[in-house]
Amino acid sequence: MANDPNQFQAIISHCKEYGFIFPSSEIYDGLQAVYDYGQWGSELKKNIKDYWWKSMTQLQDNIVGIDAAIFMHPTTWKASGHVDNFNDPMIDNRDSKKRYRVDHLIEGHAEQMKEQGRHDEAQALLDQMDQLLAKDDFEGLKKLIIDHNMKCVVSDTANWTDIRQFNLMFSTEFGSSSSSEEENNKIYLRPETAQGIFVNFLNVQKTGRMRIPFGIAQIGKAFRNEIVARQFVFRMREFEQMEMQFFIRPGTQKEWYEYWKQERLKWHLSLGLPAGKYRFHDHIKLAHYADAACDIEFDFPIGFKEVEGIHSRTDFDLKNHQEYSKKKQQYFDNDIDPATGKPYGNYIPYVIETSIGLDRMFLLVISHAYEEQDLGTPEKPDSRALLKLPAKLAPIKLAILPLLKKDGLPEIARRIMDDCKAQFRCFYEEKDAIGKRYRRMDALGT
RNA sequence: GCGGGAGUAGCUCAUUUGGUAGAGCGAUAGCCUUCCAAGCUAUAGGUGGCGAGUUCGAGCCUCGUCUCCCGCUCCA
Repeated sequence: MANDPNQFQAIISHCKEYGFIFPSSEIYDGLQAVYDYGQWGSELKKNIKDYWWKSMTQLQDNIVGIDAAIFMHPTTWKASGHVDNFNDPMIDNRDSKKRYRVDHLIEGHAEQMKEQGRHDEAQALLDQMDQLLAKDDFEGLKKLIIDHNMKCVVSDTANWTDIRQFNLMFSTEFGSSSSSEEENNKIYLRPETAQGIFVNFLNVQKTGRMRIPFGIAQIGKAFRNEIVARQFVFRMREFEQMEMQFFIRPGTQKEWYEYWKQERLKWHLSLGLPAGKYRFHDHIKLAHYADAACDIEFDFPIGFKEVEGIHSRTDFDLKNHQEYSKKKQQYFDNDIDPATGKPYGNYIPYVIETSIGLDRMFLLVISHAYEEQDLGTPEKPDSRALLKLPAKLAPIKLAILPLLKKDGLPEIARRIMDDCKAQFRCFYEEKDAIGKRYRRMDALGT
């Protein structure tokens, strides 16, 4: 199925035709990379959420859930590194139309210099770049590029545009006063849900009397102003994450990282999804906060793509929040350290993160469930599309379809409907031929 | 953001060089029918993505704009 654009298109059409997903504000031509979940999509999405929430909180002895606000104190994003790392200065080559991240371009040039044995010059260049980047001195950076005659690898020219800043975080005004001090009012929509957990680490730990190792789970929206957002709900500007931060004793991160890798894969397989369509992708280049990271990838119709990430985040986040907030983020561990015979004492916990994209999981479920059947005979061609959803996730659990609209059948059917509808989602329909109604239900994955 | 392609009823498409839009399926109401679509009758639904220009007249020509798809780029 991998890399089948037609299949992917068919799934998108099916999602729209049967009320799963619509483009946002479609009557106004839609909004790029924003989608609305329709009557059945919202049910399916909720079922995925509930299934995750239950298995990550209720069925765990030591994990609790929270629901943090989308707005957070601006300093949060300085501490997390997002203000510095989510802003990538970019430059375009006018001839090849190729776009580069400025730091990548300069680093590449420095590599070349090193290959030519000019190690000192290369190091000087990188030092210069770091200084300019720290000051957001775009003119200086461009001058650096021009002075070193850096060329585009495609066009082999140095015909560069000005450097532009792309900020991947959305911002808005906080408070209603739209006055001169607007910089102070600037507030970001969270680009990840994780920080809501970190800033509440001690609140939850103390009020819940949690003992390490323990986890905090959360489901919520996050926002990223992607330069290019495409591929349906796979990369959206507004998306929903389901994640869990697991707080552990420093030094135990390797084993917990492996533990959660396996646990999370098991969760996917528990839905009856085939192991053959999953694989781990270990990160070689690590993000600024991690000492180990991998993706759980699934074989989507557009190829193997990340659906979930497992990251060993070390104490990066809590340590930074401690530094920026001046509030100690440490935990006193009463367990005895066999090496010393004394308690482990105070430390800032390490963190293993499991973070799954809800919308991606939705796409995963529906693209795996989608099937086209050819029911044609030599006399008449016929085909249909249906969803083979895991029963736990199906938006409709039961359809009640009286064979006739008379002879008292609707009355009986209505009674059955009334008996069942409090227990689970049912669907009642009495019009059209029975076969047609069956097909409609198959298309919805009932 | 760049390059290429596309945008006509809910869906799939037609309308041969510019003369004020049609079909099938679907939908709705009714009839028929006691288990797997398309039997009958009737009805609704389009300022041809949106905006401007050329023209006596534009779905069809020109420009702009929005959205989607593919490639590049980007992607904690």
